[in-house]
Amino acid sequence: MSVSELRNSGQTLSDGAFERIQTAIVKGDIAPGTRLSEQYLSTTFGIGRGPLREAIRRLEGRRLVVRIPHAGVRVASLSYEELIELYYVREALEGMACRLAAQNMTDDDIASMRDVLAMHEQHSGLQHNESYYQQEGDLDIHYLIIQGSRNSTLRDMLCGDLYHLLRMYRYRYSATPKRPQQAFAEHHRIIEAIADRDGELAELLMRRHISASRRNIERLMLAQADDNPSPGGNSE
Amino acid sequence: MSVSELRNSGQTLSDGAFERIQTAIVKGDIAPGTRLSEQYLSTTFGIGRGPLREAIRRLEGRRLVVRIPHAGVRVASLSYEELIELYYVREALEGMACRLAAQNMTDDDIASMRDVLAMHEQHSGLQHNESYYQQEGDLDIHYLIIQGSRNSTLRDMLCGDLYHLLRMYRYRYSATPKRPQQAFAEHHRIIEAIADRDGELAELLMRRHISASRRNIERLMLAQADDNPSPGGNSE
DNA sequence: GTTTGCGGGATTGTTGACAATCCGTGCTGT
DNA sequence: ACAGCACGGATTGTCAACAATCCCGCAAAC
Repeated sequence: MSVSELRNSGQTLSDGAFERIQTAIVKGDIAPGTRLSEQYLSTTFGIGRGPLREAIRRLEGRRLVVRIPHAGVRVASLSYEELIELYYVREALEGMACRLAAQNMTDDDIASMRDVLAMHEQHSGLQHNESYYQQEGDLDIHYLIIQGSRNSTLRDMLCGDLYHLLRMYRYRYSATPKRPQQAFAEHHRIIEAIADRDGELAELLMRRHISASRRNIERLMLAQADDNPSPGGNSE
Repeated sequence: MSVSELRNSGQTLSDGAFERIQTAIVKGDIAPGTRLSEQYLSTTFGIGRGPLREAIRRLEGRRLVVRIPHAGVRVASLSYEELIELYYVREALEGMACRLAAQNMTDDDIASMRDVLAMHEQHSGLQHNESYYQQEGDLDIHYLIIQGSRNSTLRDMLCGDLYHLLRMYRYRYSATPKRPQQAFAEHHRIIEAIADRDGELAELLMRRHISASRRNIERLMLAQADDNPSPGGNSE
């Protein structure tokens, strides 16, 4: 009866372990670079090493973990270069998502998205908790737009594979004080373009928006390059 | 040391099986939708079921195979909708690759790309084997441009995950007679834009190029739809 | 003092056997 | 004759033990 709890999150033991580990990585419960011990995980989850290894292999296929033969697996961690590269990919993909959203979203979708944006404005006005805004709000708007593209493949790539990697680094780097307000204004304009069904403009604005985030990170990293040559270990 | 042969393609038995199955799927040796029997594969490769299952799990993480619990795995097959969706993703990604290539390719890279294009022209002039042109030549040009973007993440996504799926359907659908010549002309213009270091134009042209391919497929499928009435002809 | 070779321990990779599940087949009852 | 059910075979899922490999510490030699 104890294993049935694991089956709740999946159909099979391996599936359950896969989902648990994936969400743990995605939510940030496991820091990037952490080594995953088969022994520990199998005893923790109460399953054999077989299914666990299969789960890890799936994560490996997803590039969420990196495995070195005979040396174990570690949670994937992005280098600065990879992070920047990812932003270019995002720029292309979310730009396209925006164009398609302008074409395919229903009026109701747009209305509810406006509501979310208004809620963000209120929230951000009430309290200056920028990290919340960045972590949830920003993500939500992008999420809604991606969803609105009505392109499942695009959605899976952006929400499934990419975002999770990106999410780990999001608030770590995007902590410049004025950025949230600016991002809010950019979101507003993007949504208006979508509401006008102007896919071309919506794509352009979204690409500018993400491009600005990327340049922001580049600037930050350049500034702290002399202070902190090697990003050291972090274990709270 | 008989197993060492398998280790040539990878470090471990599972890795070897993974690569062998992946290439088999990618090259088209295994048709989409084919069911993969663990027993058969393990005896064929001469390895136990454990490593084999791990290899399959990796493929599952890569979405190259689909697994139904207690029912086995099948090689992923794209529906028409998924194929079209993939083309939108490609348009966005390769457009970006093109922009970056115009920015980052060396003059030598561009020169050798021009050589390849010239070779294609000659080849296509000598013999009318369009499938070769599509299969290798077209791919090579795109490949070189993607490589020229100097963005490893982009390259991995395009060459690793996406292309393989797409490649399976490439010559199946892009068999219209005039398309190869047209594609050649488009490639030529794209390369010239890259040579001019005009990233904006290069991206635009590449997106048009891929968009044209997509519309070509859509037209083809629509034409043969009368024979094959798709269920739930939902219009959007 | 530095380097090099060598166990000891731990971790990963692999195997074969066992249990659970699904699918097709044939029997039975109405 | 047909629907429903039990059964057998086959396939997948899981486990525990075995073998191979690597890392770390230690001692010995130069």
